[in-house]
Amino acid sequence: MNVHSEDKTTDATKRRQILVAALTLFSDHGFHGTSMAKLAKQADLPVGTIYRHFAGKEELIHALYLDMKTERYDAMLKGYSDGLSVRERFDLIWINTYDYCLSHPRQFVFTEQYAFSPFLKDAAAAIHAVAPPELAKFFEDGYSEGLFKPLSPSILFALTSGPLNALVRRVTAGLTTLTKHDLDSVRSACWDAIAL
Amino acid sequence: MNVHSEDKTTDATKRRQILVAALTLFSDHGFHGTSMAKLAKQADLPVGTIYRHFAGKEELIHALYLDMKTERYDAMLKGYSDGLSVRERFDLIWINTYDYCLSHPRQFVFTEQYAFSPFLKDAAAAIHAVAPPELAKFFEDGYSEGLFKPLSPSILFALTSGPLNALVRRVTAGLTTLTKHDLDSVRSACWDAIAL
Amino acid sequence: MNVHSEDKTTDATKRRQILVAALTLFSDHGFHGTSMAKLAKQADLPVGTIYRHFAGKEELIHALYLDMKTERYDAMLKGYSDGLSVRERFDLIWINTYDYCLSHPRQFVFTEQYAFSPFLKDAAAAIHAVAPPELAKFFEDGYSEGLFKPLSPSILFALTSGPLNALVRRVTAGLTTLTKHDLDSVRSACWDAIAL
Amino acid sequence: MNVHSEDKTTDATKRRQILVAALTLFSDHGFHGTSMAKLAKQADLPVGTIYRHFAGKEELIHALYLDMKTERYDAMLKGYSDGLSVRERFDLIWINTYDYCLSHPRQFVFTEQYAFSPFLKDAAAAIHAVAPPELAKFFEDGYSEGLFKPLSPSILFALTSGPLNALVRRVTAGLTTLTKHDLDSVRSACWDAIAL
DNA sequence: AATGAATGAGCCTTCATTCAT
DNA sequence: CATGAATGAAGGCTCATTCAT
Repeated sequence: MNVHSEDKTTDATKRRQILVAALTLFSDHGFHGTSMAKLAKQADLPVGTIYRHFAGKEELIHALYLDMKTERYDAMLKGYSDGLSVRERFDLIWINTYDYCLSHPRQFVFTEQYAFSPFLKDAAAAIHAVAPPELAKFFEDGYSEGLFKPLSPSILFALTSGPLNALVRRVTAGLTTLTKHDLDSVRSACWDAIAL
Repeated sequence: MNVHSEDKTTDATKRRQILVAALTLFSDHGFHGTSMAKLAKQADLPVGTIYRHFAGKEELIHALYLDMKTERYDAMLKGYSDGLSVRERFDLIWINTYDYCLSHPRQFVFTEQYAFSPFLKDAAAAIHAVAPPELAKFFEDGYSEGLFKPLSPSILFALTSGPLNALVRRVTAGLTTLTKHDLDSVRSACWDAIAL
Repeated sequence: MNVHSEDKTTDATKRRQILVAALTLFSDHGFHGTSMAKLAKQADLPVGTIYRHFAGKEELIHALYLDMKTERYDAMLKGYSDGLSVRERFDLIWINTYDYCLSHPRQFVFTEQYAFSPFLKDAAAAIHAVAPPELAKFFEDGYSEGLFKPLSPSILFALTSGPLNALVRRVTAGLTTLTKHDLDSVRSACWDAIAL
Repeated sequence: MNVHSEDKTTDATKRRQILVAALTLFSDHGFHGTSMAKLAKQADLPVGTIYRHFAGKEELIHALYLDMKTERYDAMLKGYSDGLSVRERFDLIWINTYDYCLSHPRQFVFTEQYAFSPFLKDAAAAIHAVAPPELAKFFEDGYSEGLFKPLSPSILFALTSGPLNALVRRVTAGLTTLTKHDLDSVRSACWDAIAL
């Protein structure tokens, strides 16, 4: 529309190019196996430009993480509605998450790499993506309807995300294959773990 | 015992010194944040000596991983006996693993770092520590006694190791605290997940 | 000419600085006796810069060889003209080559070092400087005028370059001294070798 | 025969093993491409042993050179007799040398490598193998019979060894092939070069 | 603002030589 | 005398970041 909007679009586009390139290279070769030069090449952008969008490599990693977390939350809640029953919402979230992880292995790998990298120790990393309110609502409803075990949300969360994570790792690595039926059983088992 | 036994141990001792130093530095600073020079210093050994024990940095990492996996299996099965009931063995293994992870955070962190490092892609890394026979026996007994859901051992394993792993991460990071009672509940919830 | 011409030369200048330094150090201390660090120092350039101009030490060596070969061909043909008689051209080339080798001992030494280094085994080294057309013409004319023995050009070439090379080695090493008259005799003897 | 002779034999054998291994590795990989460890392995001898026979790598190289030079002189004069005519002796020496070089490419390559290595600059290298008296006699007879051009022996030598050397290089490298007839022509051409 | 050449500390690894056994 | 593990300086090369243009 005007001069400024053009620039803004370009800038956002470049930022995205960089993040996309970063995800590809980081998940394939690790943080240290990816030089800023290769990153720039993959993003088809001059090196200097990266530094106009991110203070440095480390900040880029943190930014990518934030991005991935947001994307994951979005995927997780696709089709979510407070109107659904707690069990229905559980299934929805579980399936969404599983599907997302399997169809976005790079995102999954990067997130796990990040989780145990020394980067996380940095105070800067404290900038977490805020957990979505829908999730809070889900737990609240579960407790108030007397469906959940008397354990904290974070523990209940661990009881379902844990197996999911473990399975995604195995399936992605080709160590295990899950039939549609297996998947239902596993999801149901996860429910068993958190349900009274 | 004799004059020679001292000499014999020297080599194994150095190897151990190196692995201990590696675990410390890798878990604190990551693989790439740890130079061979720093490693040597930490192990109080000249750089060249490391190369007499390991072909290179990469091989050292693989060797350490194998070591950690073995140590973990050992810890996991401390006090194990086929004479115990399936449920008793489940509790034993679960608690052993949890305790080991919490009391050996470096081992835990290193193992996770390794799992998602690009190193794992190497065919060489396929050399895995063999899963212990006790674990196989445990699953067999569980199936034959009709206690487990009709899912493969690797899936059942994921259903308990997953939450455990997730919780260790949170507790180690100081994000969650578990009371003794919580822990019992979680373990019980894991049983619920795999039990019919 | 203009402001930019200065800039344009910078790159070529640096490349030259590096090659000059390389020739000096290689001919004095050999390929392996010359570290990239020393090379950089001699060229008065930071190490990293060398790698912007050459992929690595090996490539630098090949590049230098190509350079030397070209320079040598140029020197060889200084004053060459198809109008000269075959014998005149023979003398011209012979003297040019001899003078060049004696006045450029580093080039001579480097070329010989290169010829027997394991580097030459690399397929990459097959990229040779093309032999100049003047040389081909010279042999053609010699044959068609019935002046040369019925041997292939490469053999005839060996019959004159061989003694020349051997003498340069000796003279450079100070083992032999050649008077102006000796030189004429030797050149004439070389002619005898190839002439019918 | 006795205790000492055994040792002597063993020692000489080991020395030979080392020199043979050195020739193989040096000619294939160069001086610097050959570590003392690889050398020891190739010689099937412990590293330490090499140092009992040679003061260090450099001395080993010089020693090998001396060895090669002696071997070459021996080959050169095989079948030599003062009774032969000057021309017959010329042919004998020429053919002997050519055959030796072609059938002993490693020796040839090593000698050339050595000739231009910075090692030669060392005062220690001044230890040359003495030129054989037969060669001196050959030149004397040639001069006194009025067969040779009035040039110093070293120059005459260069006039025949030069082409020979150049041809061996080409033939060994597979760049040129010489028929039996070519060879005769070349030898004859070399004679032309030195003869009045 | 945009570019990408320049920088030099730092990395992993090798190796000639020694010397305790 | 024989051995080969030990040593650590030195080597080739990479790369995050800067800054002149």
